[in-house]
Amino acid sequence: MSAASTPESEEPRTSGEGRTRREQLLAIAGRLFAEKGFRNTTVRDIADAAGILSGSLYHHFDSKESMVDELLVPFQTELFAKYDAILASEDDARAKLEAAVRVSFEAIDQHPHEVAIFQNDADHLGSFERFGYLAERNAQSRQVWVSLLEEGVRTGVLRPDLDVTLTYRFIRDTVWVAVRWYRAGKGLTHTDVAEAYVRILLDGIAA
Amino acid sequence: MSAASTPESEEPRTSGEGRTRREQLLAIAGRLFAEKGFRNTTVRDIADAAGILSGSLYHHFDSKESMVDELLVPFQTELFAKYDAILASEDDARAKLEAAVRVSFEAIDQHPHEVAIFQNDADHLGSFERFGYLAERNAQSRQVWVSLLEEGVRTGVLRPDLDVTLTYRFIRDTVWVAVRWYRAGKGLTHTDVAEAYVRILLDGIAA
DNA sequence: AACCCTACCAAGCATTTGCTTGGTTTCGGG
DNA sequence: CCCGAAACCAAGCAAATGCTTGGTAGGGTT
Repeated sequence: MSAASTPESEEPRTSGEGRTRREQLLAIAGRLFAEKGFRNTTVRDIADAAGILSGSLYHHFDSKESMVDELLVPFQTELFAKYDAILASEDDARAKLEAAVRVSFEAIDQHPHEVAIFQNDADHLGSFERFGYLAERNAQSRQVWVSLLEEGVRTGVLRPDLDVTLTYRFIRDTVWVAVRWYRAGKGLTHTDVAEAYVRILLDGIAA
Repeated sequence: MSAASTPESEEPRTSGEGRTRREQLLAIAGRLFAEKGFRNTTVRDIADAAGILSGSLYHHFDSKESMVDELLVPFQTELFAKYDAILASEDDARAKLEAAVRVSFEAIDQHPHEVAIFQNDADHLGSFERFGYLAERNAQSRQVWVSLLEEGVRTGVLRPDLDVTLTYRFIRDTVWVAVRWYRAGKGLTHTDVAEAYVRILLDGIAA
């Protein structure tokens, strides 16, 4: 069944399906949440995929909600740290915008399940107190993009007549919704996609 | 079962919450499906919103699935008729592209619930035989955009080095995902949004 | 008055859901 | 050989879910 117990060391392997049984189960849950949505994934689905009974999951986790929580929080912490680094950099607005796009597609590449869960279930989860931070992160994300766009307009890098709010929505939507079709290791890499997107965004598709 | 036998008078009112009780209930169901997703909307939710008991819904409809079906089919029939008209027109590729974008945002304006349901639940519903037509419509939609883009490249209206498949995804995603934030009667009209989007898409946001 | 027809209620059934409880297996360290 | 911790099973409970069944209220037609 398991094949987990490594006699030596117990060193963290950081990659793949996770090193502890707990992390394996979390990875499985994340995949299912991303595929079928949080509410449409039952604890029995998760247990079946892991080859155990549903009750056994509660040896590892308090609740189904704890599982999403543990998936989303570290992911967002990591992502927003990168955004902050970009905002604090010395590059011009255009370079920062490109960097933010790149970082986002990188997140889709490396944490597709977390991104998908946030995209599909944030609204629903946000209605519970426990997940109030989701709305905050949303506002924070808006802040990142809007400030970058405003800086771009101010410094003359972007069109002066740009509707910043509308443009923000277009960027946000197009970037994150890519999680629906992008698959790591198939076809274009995330840097390819980011590059192509930045090109369209900045210069359009017209001849 | 069928109804429809209105001898005289009882003219269709076409607008608002629907003229027959049946249409009212369908509108309520559509709103809830769009807000919470198909699977996460219970027949009791719908009945509560309509002020009746859940069992009473089955006087009007065979099943919950029949309700989505009746919402999606007419909507898609109408939408694709418009796409076909655009494809058959004599305009150049750029004008056709703009028209297709406009028609799409118009659909979001006039049938937001149907669009949202299709966006959020098509994957899940598509796994049932009954909703096989959803995948067909998806392919058909792809055909529309890809052929327009290819025509644009061929006739020199669009950049010759354009990745048509990637661009199709960007357009599709950005257009339809707008259903998440666009609200009819609030702020920009759907024509405003379509215009702004076409501008970004064709010419970019750079100065 | 007799009749339908539409719209609904009241009650419930079988299944699914998240989660609980108490017990069992496995395995390395002492 | 015993121990303890981690991982799991077996069984079930209360609530929610889609749907069924048999009945009723009210209006219009004849």
